[in-house]
Amino acid sequence: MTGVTTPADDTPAAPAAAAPRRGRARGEQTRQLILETALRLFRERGYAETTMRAIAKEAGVAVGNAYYYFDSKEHLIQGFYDRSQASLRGAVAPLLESERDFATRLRATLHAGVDVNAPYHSFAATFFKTAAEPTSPLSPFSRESSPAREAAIDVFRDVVEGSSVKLDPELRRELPELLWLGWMGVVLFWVYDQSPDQRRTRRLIDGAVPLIDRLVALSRLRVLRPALRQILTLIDSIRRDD
Amino acid sequence: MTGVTTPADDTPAAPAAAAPRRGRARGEQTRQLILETALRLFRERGYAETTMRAIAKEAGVAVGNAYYYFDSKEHLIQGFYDRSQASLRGAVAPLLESERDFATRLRATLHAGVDVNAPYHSFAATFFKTAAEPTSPLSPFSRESSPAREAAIDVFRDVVEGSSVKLDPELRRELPELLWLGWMGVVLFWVYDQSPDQRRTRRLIDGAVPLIDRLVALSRLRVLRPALRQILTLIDSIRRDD
DNA sequence: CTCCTCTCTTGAACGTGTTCAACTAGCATC
DNA sequence: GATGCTAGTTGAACACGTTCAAGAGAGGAG
Repeated sequence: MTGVTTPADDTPAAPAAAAPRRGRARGEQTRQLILETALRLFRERGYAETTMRAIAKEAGVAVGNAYYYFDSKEHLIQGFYDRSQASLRGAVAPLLESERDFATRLRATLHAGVDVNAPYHSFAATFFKTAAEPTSPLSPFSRESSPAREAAIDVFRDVVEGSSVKLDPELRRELPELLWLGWMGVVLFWVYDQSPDQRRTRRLIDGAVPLIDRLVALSRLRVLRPALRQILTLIDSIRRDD
Repeated sequence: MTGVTTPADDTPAAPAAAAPRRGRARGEQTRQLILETALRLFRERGYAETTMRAIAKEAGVAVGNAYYYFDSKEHLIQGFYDRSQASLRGAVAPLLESERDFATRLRATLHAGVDVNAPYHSFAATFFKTAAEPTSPLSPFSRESSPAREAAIDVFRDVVEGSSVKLDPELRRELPELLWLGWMGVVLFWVYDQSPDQRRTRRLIDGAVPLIDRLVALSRLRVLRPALRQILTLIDSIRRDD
C-alpha cells in the first residue's frame, strides 16, 4: 500500500534515446492517456460523479490498469496540481520580469492563481476534502507534496526578491513562506466562495494586498519592532518539530 | 436527500410528559443507542475503520435502521460536535466567571478547547476531511452548522465582553468572530499536529495569545488607526454576499 | 374483535473504490 | 528457435456506504 514505487519514478533508462514508437515508454503512454481522460471527465462531470470504471472504459483500458499507474483515485488529482502550478508560473513570469512594485507583483500573482484555477472551481470544491485530510499524500503540508509546495513557495520568493520593497531582513527571509500560507488561505476562501465569478475572493485579494503592503512597510517602525520580533519568534517555535 | 427532517427536529408532543417506558419516544432510544455505539467505535477503531454494518451489529439493529435516524455516516459526527461544544462551555465557565484579564481568559479558553478534544485527536484527523468539504452540512461555515457556530462565537464574545481589556469599540464588535476564526486556525493546526501530546499546538497558543494581546493594545495607537480601519473595511467588504 | 394508520425496522440489492491472481507481450539470453 | 524475465494488462471478486420495497408493532376508530 505505502512505499509503492510508481512507474513515474523511473528514470528513463539508457536505450530510451531516439527509440521507436514501442521502445521502453510503452507504459508512459498509457499513463498519460489515463490521466488525460480522468482530468477531462472530472471537468465534465465532477470528481465524485466520475467513476474509475468510467475512466477506464473511456480510456479503453481495464479498471485494474488504472490502478497499476495510480495508487488510488485521489492520486489522479496530483496531476491536476502539477498542471495548475505550471500554468501559474507561466502566467506570472512576464510580469515578474518587468514590474518592481511589491504590491503590484503580489496582487497580480494572486489574481493569476485564481484565474488559472477558475475553470475548475466546482470540481475543486468537490475534491478539496481529499486534500484536507492530514494523512493524505495530497495534503499541501504532506511530505509527498513537498516538491510542489517548495515550487509554489518559490513563486512568492520571486515576488519578494524581485521587488523594490524595503523591509526587515529577517522578515524578508520568512515572507515567502508566509505569503504562501496566505495564499493557502485565499484558496480555502476561494473553495468556499459561491459568489458569481468568485467575486468575493477577488475583493479579498484587492483588499488584503494593500494591507499586507502597509503592514510590511510598518514593520520597520520602531514601536513595532518588539511585536515583529515576537511574531518571528513564534514562527520559529512552532516550526520546531518536537 | 436534502431537506430531510430528521426525527431529532420533532418537538416533544403533548402526551410526552410522565409517559411510561414505551410512550412515544421509542425511536429516540434507538437513535441514542446508535449514536452512542457509533461514537464509541469511532474512538476505539477510528472513523474510516468503523463500518456502518459494524455499528448496526454492535447496536443490535439492522443497518437500514441507522439510516432511518441519520442521513449518512458523516451525520453521526454532528453528535460529536455538539458534545465537544458543550464540554468546552462547561470547562471554561468557572474561569470566565472570576478572571478578568483578557490574555488569561483567551489562553485558558484555547487550551480548554484542545483539552476537550484531545482524546479524539487521531479520530478527528480521520474525519476532518468530511468537515472540510464546502458542500458538506458538517462544514463549520455551512448553514446547517450555523447554530453550533454561533454558540462557539458566543464563547469568545464572553471572553472579550467579560474582560477588562480596553480597545477600539468597532474592533471590540468584530473581535469575537475574529477570535473564533483564529480558533478554527488552531483546530486546523491541531489536526495536522503530530507532535507528542500536540505540544506544538500548545506552543502556538502560548505564543499567539500574548501577541494578540499586544496587537489589540497597539490597536489604540495613533499610527495604527488607518491600518486598523483598513482591516475592518476589508472584513466588511468580504462579508458582503454578492 | 377488526381494520386502519403511522412510526419504526428489516435485509437484500445496487454501485462504488480497490485488490489480486492470472495472463500477455516484448525482449534478452542461451 | 526455445526459454525465461519483466513490464504491462485483464476482469472477476471483495467490502463498503447507501437505498428501498416490504413488513412488524403499537395504538386508536368503528
